[in-house]
Amino acid sequence: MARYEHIAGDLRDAIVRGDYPIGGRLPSEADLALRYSASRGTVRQAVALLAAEGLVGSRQGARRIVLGSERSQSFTELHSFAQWARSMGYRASGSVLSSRRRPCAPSEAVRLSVEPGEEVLDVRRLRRLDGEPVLVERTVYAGWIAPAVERLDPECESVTQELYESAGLVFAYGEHLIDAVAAGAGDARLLGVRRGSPLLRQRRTTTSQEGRPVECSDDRYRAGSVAFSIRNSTAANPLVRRAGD
Amino acid sequence: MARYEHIAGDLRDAIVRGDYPIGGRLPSEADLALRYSASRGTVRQAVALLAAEGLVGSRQGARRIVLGSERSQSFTELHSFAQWARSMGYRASGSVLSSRRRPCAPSEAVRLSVEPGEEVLDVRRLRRLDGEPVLVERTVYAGWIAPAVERLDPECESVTQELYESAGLVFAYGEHLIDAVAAGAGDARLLGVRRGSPLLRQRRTTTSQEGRPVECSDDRYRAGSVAFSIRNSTAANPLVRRAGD
DNA sequence: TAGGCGAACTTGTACAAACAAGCCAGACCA
DNA sequence: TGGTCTGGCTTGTTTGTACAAGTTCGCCTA
Repeated sequence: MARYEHIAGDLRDAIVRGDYPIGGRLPSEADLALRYSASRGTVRQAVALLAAEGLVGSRQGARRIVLGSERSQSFTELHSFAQWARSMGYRASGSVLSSRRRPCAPSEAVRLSVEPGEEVLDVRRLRRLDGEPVLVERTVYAGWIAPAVERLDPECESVTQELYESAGLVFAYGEHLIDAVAAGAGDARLLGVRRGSPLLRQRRTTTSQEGRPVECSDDRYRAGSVAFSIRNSTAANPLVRRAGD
Repeated sequence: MARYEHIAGDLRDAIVRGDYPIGGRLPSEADLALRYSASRGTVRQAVALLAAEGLVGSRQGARRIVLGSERSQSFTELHSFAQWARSMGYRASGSVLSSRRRPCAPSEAVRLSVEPGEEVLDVRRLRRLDGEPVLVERTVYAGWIAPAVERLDPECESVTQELYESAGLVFAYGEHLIDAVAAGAGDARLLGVRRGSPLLRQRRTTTSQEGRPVECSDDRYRAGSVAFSIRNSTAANPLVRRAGD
């Protein structure tokens, strides 16, 4: 582990433990540099990490402030339902409803950056949390990864992890669009809610390490089962509002 | 403007213009350093900015990849409905439905870090986009900012901007929780939708530059009017999934 | 032709130094 | 007492250097 990651981890633990209370001040960079026998640059990398997590804020001239103490989870947990569920202490399960190859639609071609009409794999899954159905997932995979996806167990718990182990595929970048929609007849039956009741929708496109689009997905969560959380600041502002379609 | 911000802006423009196509490679750090007559450290700060915006991705040993070309808006646009609307070319309006002081509930006391029972200001607003009602906003302000809020015009377009101009208040940090809920009778009437129809809910707590909580709010958007967008990566992962209440 | 190997390239990490810019508190003055 | 002002503290920006670690691609060999 890198030196600055170690320092960041140490500070994060101290914040979570309450050594540096919310609203309080962090030690100065010079102070931390001395304490860890590191250069100021390395310390700055460490606190930049905490700032990106939204744990601390800073202004030129003033000492850094502790903003929160909740640790945000890893990238994987946003993309992998199963791995997120496990880290939260839930038991995740799921099953494939349908899986078929078909030529891709123009809108999908753009998102997966393939030629329109090129063959893609369309998979529908129902996901459960502690046995309760909470998520209907419709994923379109690019043709080149389709064989690996078709080889997966239909009851496979974590698609992300299986694809890593079987094909060496690592999800590295994602784009997400979050809004609310009414449940259609099909979604409603699967999730056990009334037709027209609210669902939280996450549309995402995922990209491999090489910047190659792998999948785009339309996930619909039963209301109340899942929420998305974010911390932002004038410095780091990843989440933006968008007009509806 | 800082040198690295200038370089980042230049590269961002080039990406948006298509000089560096999506999926393509950025020039190497050494190359950029030479081109801009800056040190490699400065160039690294510039590309780190673009990476934080989700525009480029990087792996050790390989050249940086262009992931997207959409420019993400400023922090303010996530907190200020009016300023976001204006930047998107919409005309925002709004009106105060009610405004009253009351002792705060225990849950609010925690979020605003004040004593339970301390007086807060509870404001309900209806917001419109091009005349169409799209958002019901219920905001609880901390006692110390209440007088400035009460002095605002009820038809005030941008609360954020007015509070900056009248009280010098700058929103600097925010925490957001996004999920879907069904419209209650009141929300439904105000937004012109049927009771029980889906709404996108954004609960947020905003903090001043000093790390002092200013307001917490429960905003409900009519489905289809607004979506939230985010780009993330293994390196920068601000958005996390959370279990429902 | 297919595979392995290695050299050149590229990004990641770490240190040191210097100055700029903004904040804060204590000292000072009216 | 109240306001101002200054000096020290703290973060922001920039440059330079060095080595580590991973990728890429051409070359060579079997």
